[in-house]
Amino acid sequence: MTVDDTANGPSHWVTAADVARRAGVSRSAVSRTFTPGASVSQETREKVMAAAEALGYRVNILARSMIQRQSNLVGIVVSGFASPFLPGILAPLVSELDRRGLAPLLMDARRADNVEESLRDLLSYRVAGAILTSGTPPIELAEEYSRLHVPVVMINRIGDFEGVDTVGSDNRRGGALAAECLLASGARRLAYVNRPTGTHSGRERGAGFCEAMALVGAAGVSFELIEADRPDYEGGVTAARRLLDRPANLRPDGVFCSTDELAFGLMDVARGAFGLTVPGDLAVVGFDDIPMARAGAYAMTTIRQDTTGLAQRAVARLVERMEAPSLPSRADVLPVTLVERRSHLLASAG
Amino acid sequence: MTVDDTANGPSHWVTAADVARRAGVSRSAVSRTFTPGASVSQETREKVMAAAEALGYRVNILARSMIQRQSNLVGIVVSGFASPFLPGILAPLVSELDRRGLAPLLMDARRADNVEESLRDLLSYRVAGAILTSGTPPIELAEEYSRLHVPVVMINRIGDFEGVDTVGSDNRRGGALAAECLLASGARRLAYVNRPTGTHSGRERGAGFCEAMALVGAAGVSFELIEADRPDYEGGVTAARRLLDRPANLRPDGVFCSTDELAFGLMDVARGAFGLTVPGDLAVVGFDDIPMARAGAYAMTTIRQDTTGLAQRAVARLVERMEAPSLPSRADVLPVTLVERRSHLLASAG
DNA sequence: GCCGTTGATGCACACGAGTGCAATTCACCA
DNA sequence: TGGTGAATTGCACTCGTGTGCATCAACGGC
Repeated sequence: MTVDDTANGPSHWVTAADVARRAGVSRSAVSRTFTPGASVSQETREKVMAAAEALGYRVNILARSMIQRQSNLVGIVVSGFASPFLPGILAPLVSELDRRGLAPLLMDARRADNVEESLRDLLSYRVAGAILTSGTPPIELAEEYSRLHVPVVMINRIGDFEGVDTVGSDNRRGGALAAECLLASGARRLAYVNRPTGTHSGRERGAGFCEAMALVGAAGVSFELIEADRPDYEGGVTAARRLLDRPANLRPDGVFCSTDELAFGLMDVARGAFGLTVPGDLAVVGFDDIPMARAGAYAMTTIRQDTTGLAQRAVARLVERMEAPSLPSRADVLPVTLVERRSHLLASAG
Repeated sequence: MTVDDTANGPSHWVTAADVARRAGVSRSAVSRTFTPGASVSQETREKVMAAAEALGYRVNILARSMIQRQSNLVGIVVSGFASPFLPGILAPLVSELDRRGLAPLLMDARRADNVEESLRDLLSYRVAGAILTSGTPPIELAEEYSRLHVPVVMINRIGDFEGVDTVGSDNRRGGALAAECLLASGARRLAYVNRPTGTHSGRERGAGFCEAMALVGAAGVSFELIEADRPDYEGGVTAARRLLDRPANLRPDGVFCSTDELAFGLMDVARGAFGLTVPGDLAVVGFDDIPMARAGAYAMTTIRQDTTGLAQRAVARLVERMEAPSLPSRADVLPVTLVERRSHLLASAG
């Protein structure tokens, strides 16, 4: 019953040959038993399964990948885990990959320009594809991936690369929804707090915001754009100081933040340091709808991204391209929705 | 200059043989060039490197793993990405693994009892080890890992498995610190809000809390333990209702929550639904010190876990056991620290 | 009873790399 | 000049698996 035929050798991995020996069949039969669609008689299959069970045999996926020249490893490149938005996208991503028999190899590109190194490392693992949630690959690397038929999908990033698919939220529309919401609340002195390191999504959100503001064209509307010095809560804090430390009649009364996290910082400072009420004196709209956005302290009105949809679409595109590598690039844009809680309300509203 | 010798074949991966051909050396020479410590002349190395560079050669790590019978894949098993504490541990984990040339294979065990399946799957990848941030393996699987010399390290979990290392925070001490802090603030009617699905860490925190409370032994101190119905913000919300919906003189004035997230929910309800001030009427202490704990809205006094330390220690233990598989199990306990912000203060304090 | 067809099985090769061993080169010293 | 040693190099084997091809048995139709 014991598996330790070799006593205490350095490695006890059970191979297909071991199973074959025990089942009294050829190694090929074992291989075929574990290969869906191969030709094996019911009798052999049962013998093999019994032996495999008894020995605790598991197919060596690495060896299989070698012979099939196709691994089921998929690289996931993130840059830091600081963003609270990341887990929301990671969870469905992993589960979707798992559903398709793919395994996520996690890579952290600390700095945005380090994506290059991560992507290069991934090639050593002969990944079946790569999903980028951050950063954009340098063009020659994108070409190398394309030449090697290793599909790349970028989430919420834009880069016009041949053969690289993009899946993202409708950032423009999100910005527009935010503008409409704030204007409807009666806000007239609007501001947009963007993240630093000009991200594409950040710019798009701002553009959508401005555009909608102009379209609605309410009289006496002013607009101001500022860029936070950090992409996180602290960035919202300092942005708030810059935005609110001025005479009351010059202060914005409606602020759209590029991120819920920025909005948290801004709201806290508005309330704490400046004694404003939010909602009430100041209307705030965020972006992402991370879990904390529904916390009572913030009751954040925000633009929700369909993280599950993004992940599913990304994996779908990846798999499609694995099967047909020379597909033209596609850029999917998924709808966003306005989640109205309370932070967008103004006391003076009509 | 083009790599496409075979025009548009299905696969363009460059192999060591290609490099050897181009450099005019044997395949062994190529292999040795990329194997640290192997014997290659400077001249050959340069020829190989030049050819490799020109062709864009990358060692196939999967093939290398096969021949060396030792992969550098390490399984990381999490259960869901819901906990905001997770990113804090994931980030240093990935970076520490990377530093040692190991690559993280991410597995999501949605339900706690699904860890078994994840661990079993990992064996197919011949992982060099596994790190569990959640759930405990069934005993026979732990034995299988041990027999195969695949080290397993559990973070913040306890299970007395032969050959399985454990790295965790000093939860007892954390609970004690919380109790001391609340008592020092003048709280006398204490409560502990635990997570559901009795986790080891949750029980330990409660035990440490009680123990310290008894040791300090202030007169007229009462204690109450309740279990949230969910481990997240919403769990804190419902726990707060159960705890506070009673005559004022029976309400706790100092609450310790097993998690910052629970504490957020509790604070919001205390303020919103019951009109209490926190700090002021109610003192609250959390656990973890996740990024949002420092938000102005909460200014959460909390017990900080050394996530970086946990990750580094976990990887260190993993690597040690990779080199010496039959080491006795070790259980590391890392210190926690009290981070005093404002949520623990009471207006009535002396 | 013979032959063609179908299905199962095993042999042998391949995937891409590391490495022991023997052969070769080269320098250096006596 | 011959011998000794070290340093390099290439051959060939190996890791664990998938799979084309040939073989073989069984079976059914004539």
